[in-house]
Amino acid sequence: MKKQTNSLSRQMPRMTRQRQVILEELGKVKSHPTADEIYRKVRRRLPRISLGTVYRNLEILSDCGSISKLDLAGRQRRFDGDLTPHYHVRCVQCERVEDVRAEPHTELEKSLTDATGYRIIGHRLEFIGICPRCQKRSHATGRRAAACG
Amino acid sequence: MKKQTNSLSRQMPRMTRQRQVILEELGKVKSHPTADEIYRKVRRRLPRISLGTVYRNLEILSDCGSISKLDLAGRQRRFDGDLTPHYHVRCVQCERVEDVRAEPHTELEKSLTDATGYRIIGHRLEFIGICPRCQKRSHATGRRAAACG
DNA sequence: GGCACTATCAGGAATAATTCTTATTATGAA
DNA sequence: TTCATAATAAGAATTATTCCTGATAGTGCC
Ligand SMILES: [Mn+2]
Ligand SMILES: [Mn+2]
Ligand SMILES: [Zn+2]
Ligand SMILES: [Zn+2]
Repeated sequence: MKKQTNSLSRQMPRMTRQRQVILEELGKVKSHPTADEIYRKVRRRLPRISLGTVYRNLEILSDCGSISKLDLAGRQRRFDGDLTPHYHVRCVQCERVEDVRAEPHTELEKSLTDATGYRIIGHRLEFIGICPRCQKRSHATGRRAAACG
Repeated sequence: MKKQTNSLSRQMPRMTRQRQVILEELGKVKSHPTADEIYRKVRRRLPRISLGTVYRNLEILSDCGSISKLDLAGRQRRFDGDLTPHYHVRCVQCERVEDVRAEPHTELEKSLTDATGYRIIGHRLEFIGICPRCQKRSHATGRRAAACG
C-alpha cells in the first residue's frame, strides 16, 4: 500500500542526539532488530524518546543509506546496520534472523527479463530453517514451537 | 519455496459454501490476491460473508494444503491457488506479483548447514523489478538498487 | 544576545492488516 | 428430534506503523 522510497534518495540531514543513539544501538548488535526492539534499547539512554521518533529516524537513516531496512517474511519490519550485501536465514521456530555470508547470486536474475517482460532490478533471497538453539531444544523436549531466547 | 513437510498438517474439515466459494474464486485468478481482494470477489456471490470468515478459511485451506499462503515482502499477505513450486516477481511500482516459471534452485541451500549451523528447510526467492505496464508509463528514472533480502 | 525560520521532537490519534470474541446458526450423529 | 459440535457474521481487540499537533531546539542573520 505504501510507495517505495528510493535508497540514497535523501541527503543526510543533521545528526541529532536521538538519531545518533539509534544508529549506535543498531551498530552494536548482530541481530536484526525490529523498531520496537530498537526503541527499548534506545530508551535506556534516552528515556523520553518516543516510538514515533524511532520509526521516523530509522526511515531517514535508511533513506540516506546509513542503515538498511530489511524486507523479510513476517509482519514486522527489521533493520540492519550492516550494509555489505548479504543474505539472511530465519528460524521458523524463534524468528531469529542471522546473516548468511555468501556472494550474491546475481546469475539468478539472468534471462528473467526475457521470461517475464519485467526489468529486473534485484532479488530477495531468504533461507528458512531451524537454528542450533531450537534444534537442541526440540531434541531435549520433543515439543514446543515458539520464543527461544 | 519452503518444503512441503508439514502441509496437510490439518485434515480438511467440512466444505462449507463459504469455503467452496473462496477456493473457487482464488482458483479463477492468475494474480496473487490479498485477503481483502478475495473478500471483494467472494462478496459478489455471498454478500453476507464477513472478512473474518475469509481470513479464517484462507488459513484453513492453506493449512490443509489446498492453497498456498505466500510469504512475500510487503505488509499485506497474499494467497496463491497454484500449488506447483514456482517463484514470483514483484513490481516495485504497482505491487503486482506474477509467477516466474523456473526450476527451484535447491542448490542454493547446499552447504548452508555447515556455514550457519541451521537445519535448512527451504528458501524464499523473490525477484524485484518493473512490470511491462509500468516501464511504459515511467519517465526513464534509471534507478538501480540491487536488493538482497 | 534577539529574532525569524526550520527541523525535529514527544505524545497521542489515526490507519491498516489481522486476529479474537461472542452470540447465533448449520450440520450431522444418535 | 435432540444434542454436541463446527462454522458463521459482526464487530471488538490487537499489532505494527504512520500521521498530526503543538512544543522545542538548532541555525543564520542582524
Ligand atoms: Mn544482516
Ligand atoms: Mn504464483
Ligand atoms: Zn530458533
Ligand atoms: Zn507495475
